[in-house]
Amino acid sequence: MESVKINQNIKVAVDAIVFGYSNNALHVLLVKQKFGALKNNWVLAGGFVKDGETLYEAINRELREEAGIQVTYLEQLYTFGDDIHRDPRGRVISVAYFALLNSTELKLSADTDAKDAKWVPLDKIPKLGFDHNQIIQVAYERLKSKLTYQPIGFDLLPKEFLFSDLENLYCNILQKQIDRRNFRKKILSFGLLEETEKFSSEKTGRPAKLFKFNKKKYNKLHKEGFNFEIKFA
Amino acid sequence: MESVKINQNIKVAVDAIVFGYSNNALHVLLVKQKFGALKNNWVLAGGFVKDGETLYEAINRELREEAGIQVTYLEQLYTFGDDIHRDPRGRVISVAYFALLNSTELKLSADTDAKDAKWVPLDKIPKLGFDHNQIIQVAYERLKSKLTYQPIGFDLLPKEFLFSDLENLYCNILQKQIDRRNFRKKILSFGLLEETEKFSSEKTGRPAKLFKFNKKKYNKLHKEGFNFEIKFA
DNA sequence: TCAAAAGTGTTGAGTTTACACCCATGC
DNA sequence: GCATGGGTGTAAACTCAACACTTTTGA
Repeated sequence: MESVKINQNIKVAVDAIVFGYSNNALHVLLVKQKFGALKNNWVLAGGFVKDGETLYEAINRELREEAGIQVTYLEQLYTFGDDIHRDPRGRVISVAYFALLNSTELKLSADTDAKDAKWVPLDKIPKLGFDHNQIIQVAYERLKSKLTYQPIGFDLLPKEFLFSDLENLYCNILQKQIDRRNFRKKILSFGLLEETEKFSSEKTGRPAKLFKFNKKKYNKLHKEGFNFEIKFA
Repeated sequence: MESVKINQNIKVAVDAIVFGYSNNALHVLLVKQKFGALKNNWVLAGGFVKDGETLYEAINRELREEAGIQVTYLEQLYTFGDDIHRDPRGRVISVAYFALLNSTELKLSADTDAKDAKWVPLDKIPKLGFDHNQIIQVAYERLKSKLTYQPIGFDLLPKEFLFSDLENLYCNILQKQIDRRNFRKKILSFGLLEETEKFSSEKTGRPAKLFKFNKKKYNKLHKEGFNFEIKFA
């Protein structure tokens, strides 16, 4: 490919903030920086984009290489490039991605690029390298607002889940109290959940039905103008 | 500044899609490309980011240089970097910005970078260079959805405007019919418009009150959790 | 006096909120 | 039989949708 004949010395990176939900708490994927000035600092998964690679390919490669995961939801979040000194290595802009991981997949196989990778509860995130704490903040705001108008909560739960898990997820992430009856009524009114024949009896008390989210049906309805929307008192 | 020691040959550009509203129609700012392979093609205002410049500074500079305008609303839209060949000059990613311009400011002083600049009604946009038609599409979707949950319509109107202008703007941009009475009731119920003592009698028929949008009050309410939201039948 | 746009209320339907008791299981 | 979480209905308040006539001006 012909090279652009301008003098520009800006590098392009991608970073992913991956949310996972386990033990009734929202977690963020962190990796340990293996090289460079911030070696051994905890940061978000990410790295430089290769010349022949799309941004989308780059972020998926980094997730694979640094944590061995394949996320269930991925969208571009924001491009951070207004702090010229955000990266000590020089001028780097970062295209940040917002990702969710199904909680049945919360295992890691860290190897290639990062010395280590781990899930950290959102309220226990240490001071990270670069501007990654700020990126997490932006991503968390996005998560909260999306939860109310897009059915992304299901991307954080196992394929089959309890109603109480869903309810807990909303309570926890939005930090609000929810009326159990109204919440259930509202969610069920969409007709997007399917009861399974299975029950969970892992907890004490009355066994609970397991539900599945019908994503195909949602996609179909969404094309026809349906909007998933949940409000709270 | 120390240069990053990786081999990457990707350039970073910013592009702005600026919407303006005049003569009851939504317009987009286009400029004529002055240099390069796409010379004389119409494109969005934009260009390469300079090394010592933030993205925000870059986009403002381009708007000033290419069209001599200062927009009333500006936010990052999306970063286009998934088509490796989107720019014939080589690998370029573009951080696109979404901008609105108050319709009293719809004059242009094109000079420095672009041979020409003009406002084109959205439904008469020609085939543009790069992937700019696609960027406009994404921006238009953003505009439509933001109109329903953020008071950005006012950024497209003069400081003092008629209720019918506002109504028309919503009808036109969203391509929906609106019940005048319900619309007025809803907007007034927010308590964010102030009547002025002035009347417009530029049209035939009964003179109409001029209104002002109280942005300070909106910002205050918004911080307290208020949400501007308009739905249509 | 006519044409053109501005201004204005009410009613029924639907949605949202608030709220408390019984059920099924394991120990 | 008791502790634990699961499951359920109703009434009042509010919001939304539908709908048409009167007012003011200029020509």
